[in-house]
Amino acid sequence: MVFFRYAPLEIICWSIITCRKIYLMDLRSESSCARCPFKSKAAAVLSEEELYMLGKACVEVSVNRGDAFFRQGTPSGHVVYLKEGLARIHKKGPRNRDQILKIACSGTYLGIQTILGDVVNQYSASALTRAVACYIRVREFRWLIQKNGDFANELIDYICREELSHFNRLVSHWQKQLTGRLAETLLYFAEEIFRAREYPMLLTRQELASMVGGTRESVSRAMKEFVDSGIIGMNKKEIRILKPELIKKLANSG
DNA sequence: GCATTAACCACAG
DNA sequence: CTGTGGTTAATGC
Repeated sequence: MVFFRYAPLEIICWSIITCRKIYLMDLRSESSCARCPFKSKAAAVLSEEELYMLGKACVEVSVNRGDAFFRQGTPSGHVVYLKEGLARIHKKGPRNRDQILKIACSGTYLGIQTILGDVVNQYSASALTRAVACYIRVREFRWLIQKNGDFANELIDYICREELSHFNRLVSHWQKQLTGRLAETLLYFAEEIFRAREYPMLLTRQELASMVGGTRESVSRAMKEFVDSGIIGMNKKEIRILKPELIKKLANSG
């Protein structure tokens, strides 16, 4: 929007309204990825023609909080692009207990791991907020990867960063105790997801526990300790980081 | 031994 | 769904 910096207010308003109109039109007609304002970093390097093709291979849906994008154990024929909203990635373990593996932000792909390997989803993804998602057929998605090196490069970039952060999570899960893992997770929400000191806790205690790898009781107690020592503030579902330095120390030392 | 950590259970808002 | 209290098993000093 740099070129609007010196434009008169009318033009700015007009532009915003027009953009929104185009956007709404796109929602009704077939998905037009070319004009999508929420394009992924990878899709940004596609040509007009390729974007057209992507649009043809893609269906946009909006879902409510709690709805599943796809479920573990069911066949996967799509890659899901999370256009708006937040999602949780979770997987059932041997004891049939659901573990949250990570929170996915808007602008990321869900389920790219299954495009080359298994045709059955190895994990589930569901919406944490109201969300908009594009379901892209795997066949076309793969074709784009084969055809456009820049696109493939962006995706690999993304996958690598993800894997590194998984490594980090894994190690801290092994080496830190509950308090440290919880501190880390609360910080993760503040820094990575919401980029704010205050944010709504979208997970139930049960879910939060399944994310840090503990029981809801232990998480409850630890949260209470944080509040009592003034590290965080909590009213209802709102979390506020009061002492960032202290909680970072806890998160790092475990 | 004793302290700490965290799971499990039960019960009540 | 959440918080609390009691109990218990494992681990560390």
